[in-house]
Amino acid sequence: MTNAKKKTPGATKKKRVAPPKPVKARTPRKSEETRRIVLDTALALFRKRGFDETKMRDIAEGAGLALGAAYYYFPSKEAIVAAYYQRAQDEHNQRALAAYEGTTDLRARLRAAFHTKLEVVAHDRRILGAVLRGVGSPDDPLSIFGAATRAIREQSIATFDAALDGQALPADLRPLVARALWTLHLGVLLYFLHDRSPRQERTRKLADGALDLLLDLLSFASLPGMGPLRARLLKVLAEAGLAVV
Amino acid sequence: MTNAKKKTPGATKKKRVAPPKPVKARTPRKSEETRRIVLDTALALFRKRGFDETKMRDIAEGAGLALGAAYYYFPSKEAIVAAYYQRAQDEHNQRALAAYEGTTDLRARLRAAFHTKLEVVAHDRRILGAVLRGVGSPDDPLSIFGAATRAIREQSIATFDAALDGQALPADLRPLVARALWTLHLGVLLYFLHDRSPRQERTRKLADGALDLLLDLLSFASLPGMGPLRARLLKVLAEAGLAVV
DNA sequence: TCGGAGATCTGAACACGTTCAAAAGGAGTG
DNA sequence: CACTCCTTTTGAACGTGTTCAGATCTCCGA
Repeated sequence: MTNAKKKTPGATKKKRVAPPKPVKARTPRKSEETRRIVLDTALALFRKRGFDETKMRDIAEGAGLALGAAYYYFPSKEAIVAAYYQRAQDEHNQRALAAYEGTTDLRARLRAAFHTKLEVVAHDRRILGAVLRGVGSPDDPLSIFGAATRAIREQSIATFDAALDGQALPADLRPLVARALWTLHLGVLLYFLHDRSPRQERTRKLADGALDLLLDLLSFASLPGMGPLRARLLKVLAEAGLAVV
Repeated sequence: MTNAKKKTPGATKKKRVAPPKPVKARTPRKSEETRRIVLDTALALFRKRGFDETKMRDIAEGAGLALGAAYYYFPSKEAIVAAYYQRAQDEHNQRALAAYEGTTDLRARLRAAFHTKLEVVAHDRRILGAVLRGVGSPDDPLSIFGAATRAIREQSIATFDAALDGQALPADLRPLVARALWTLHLGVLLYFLHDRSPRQERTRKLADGALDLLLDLLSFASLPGMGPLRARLLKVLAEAGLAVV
């Protein structure tokens, strides 16, 4: 009895969180819509008031639900942030790929990759702060480097990797460069969190400057004589499990 | 009346947190000792059970105090972590400087800087995770990049800077290198948090490998023709406020 | 139309970080 | 010793994230 109660909603939640595809023929439309409302309400409040300042009770009320019902859709406040994380990545991927269409120039593509990301998160400083809370706790479901977020992480890396399509690049370097771009973009986001300049101007400047330097480094590393150095770099990263895991 | 009550403990706390020197002639010996007991108790519990699993009530009980008394010494659970952060930095500085005595070789000194740090935090994975929680919240008193931790941060950078004493290095590069080392060490700590290998072997290997690469990069950047590139790098960082703030 | 099985929703209760008014302790002064 | 003024300690109470036993709703097959 008690088990059944526990199990059913749990399974439902799992189905909703992980794969967006309905495995069963069932199509709980209403639920999907309510979930979206809860999420949108929560994000709006986070943006307006801040993450800690927004109470689960506020979210429920804003969504027209009782407190408990909010937990039917998201097992925790953190889970709402996780949903944001996924949504932001989806949106970035979409925007970035669209922007890549415009040019084959690597510099332009990389800038597009970074700028579209900054657009996506432009008003979400406070949510991003919450996303980063788990960064040092490998087992936290929100740890940016943890197992639970692997899928999103790989998607995000793939978005940067796509910018390299059709570029002349030593083959051994490509996956490394994609990861380096992803890592760099994390640093840029971190900078953005602290950047108080209007329209994130300083962040954009930093991103552009860093990308230019990276490109120089890249063309330098691509030089014929640089094979051994590249090999060493790759070896260090591979041994650390940081390359093409 | 109520003001007096509030103000006095507050002032006491401030005196303890910020400057370790007793400004007044008063010497509250007992208090200092109790504070140390609370801190040690808390850290021991954090290490044994984890940060979230350790309740303030456990800490108070372990220290032989009522719950409220613990808050007399630390205004929050996070403040205990902040005290750990400061303590770890002090200990690292001490160990690193001692190790620098042993050699003038840059590679050896840098390794010593990293390895002593890893020794200091060897058993504190779970506490480090708590330290990193504020990383994305500039206003959090524990934000590693925030204003509130500037002093510790500068101390830590100075510890790495000291490794460069007496080394041949383009003058413009030195502060940059110190900061780069500090940043790299953050990355290494992050890796360490996820590293399950015995005795942090993988982390040490990564640190050594990364340092070797950094040294190559450094001697390359020190080449005569590289002035312009260095200038560009410094310009980007300066404009971002990331150089010698 | 009715009964039943999930799905969805409810609000009270709980755990734990934090606050606070007041009690207890302790040292200096008369 | 008694008084006073801090310092230190106490535990009840509060706010907020989370849990849970059950109420209600929805939809489908008979």
